[in-house]
Amino acid sequence: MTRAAYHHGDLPQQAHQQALEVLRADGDTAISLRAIAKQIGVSAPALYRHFADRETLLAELAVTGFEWLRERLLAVDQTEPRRALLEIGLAYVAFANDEPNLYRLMFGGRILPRGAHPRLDEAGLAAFKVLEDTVASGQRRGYLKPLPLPLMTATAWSLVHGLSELMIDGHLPAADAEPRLAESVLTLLMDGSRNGPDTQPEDTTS
Amino acid sequence: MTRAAYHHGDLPQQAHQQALEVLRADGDTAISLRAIAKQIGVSAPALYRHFADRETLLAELAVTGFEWLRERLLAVDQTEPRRALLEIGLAYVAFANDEPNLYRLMFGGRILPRGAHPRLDEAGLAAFKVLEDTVASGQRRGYLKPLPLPLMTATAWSLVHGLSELMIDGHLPAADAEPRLAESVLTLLMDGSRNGPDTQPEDTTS
DNA sequence: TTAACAATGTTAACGGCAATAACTTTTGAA
DNA sequence: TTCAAAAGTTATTGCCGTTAACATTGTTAA
Repeated sequence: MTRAAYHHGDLPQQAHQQALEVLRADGDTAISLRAIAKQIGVSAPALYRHFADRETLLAELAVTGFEWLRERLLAVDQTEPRRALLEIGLAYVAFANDEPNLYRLMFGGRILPRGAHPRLDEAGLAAFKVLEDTVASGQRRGYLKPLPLPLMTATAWSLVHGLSELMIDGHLPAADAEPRLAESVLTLLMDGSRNGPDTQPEDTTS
Repeated sequence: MTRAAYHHGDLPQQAHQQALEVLRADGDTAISLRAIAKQIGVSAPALYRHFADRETLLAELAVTGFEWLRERLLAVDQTEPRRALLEIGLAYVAFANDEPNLYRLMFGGRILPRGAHPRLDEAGLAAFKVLEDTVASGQRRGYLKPLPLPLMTATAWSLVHGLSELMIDGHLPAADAEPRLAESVLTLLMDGSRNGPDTQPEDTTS
């Protein structure tokens, strides 16, 4: 018998796992504490010994999601700047496509308000930092323009996040016609962020 | 007495308005048909004479949101391509910042699944078309690269959507330090999308 | 060894919710 | 003026999150 198992098995982990499966299958709105309790053979209030409330359980799922995302981003080869930037963008979008319901939970600002769950904020920042490091590295190695880092990362993140959301919500039919849409989209931004010889033509503002 | 008012006043419009106010204040999860009915002095089931279910009411709110967004985008001056592209992006982000909860509802894929509410899909497409037209115009006038239109619009939309979501969810602290963050972000993409003299340097891929 | 205590579970209950059924009132048109 | 459809009502069902009060199990220290 393993430790950390008082009466039942380790209920928290089982509940976490069960909730994750429901989330993946039917989205966060389908997660019911009562149903989860019944499925793992325990009374509903028992869950409250381990989770303050439903939202806290959801927050833990989101933390798991950010950890997975971080691992995916960390696995990207960083030897060549251009390739690293493209690959990390593709990895980000691929994660969202592989785990759409989890991704929506992680970034559904209304269901998990920022600031309410410190561990969640930390996990999100840790994942974001991988992206930031890659951009910073691209600048250090002279591939990207020497613009303020917060600006560069905000732009990169906005693009991959927006692309991810629009794709998983079916707003981009172009994704079906063009299987390498993500690659093309990322390339388009990278062309404007590159530290080229002189990419600023005339100012046509009136 | 106006027409279209059988017993009450025109209940559908009042319910719509009340739901919109709750949405703006506390987000879609705070919208309760029972509460709305009580607030406008009617029994809860009465609402079901006008809305198939709660989700349909939410869908109507989202339709309103897309119509507002479309109007904002249509108001952008289109005389000069570069300025039009920048301004339409700023208008998009400004809308999201002005109506964060409405914006989240419009793009919360899990609560309003695409395909379930035809009027919503139409309204979304109509708003998207304004953005697409602006990009197409930018290409026609030679300002933007002659890449496939679906690719260009997907990129533009991804950027403004991602930026909007990250901003309203408080994920971009850079937004506080840099009040013109949106402008800078949009400029960065536009630099890569511009039909410059020769913006393609050497290919550094191994 | 055992007494005390904390951790973990139980059943019962409250209030709120979306939704449906069955019924009543109002309206407008034949 | 009758009558059917539209728009409202109360009553009810079956979920849900959450709390209160109580029971049980494991750990720890006297």
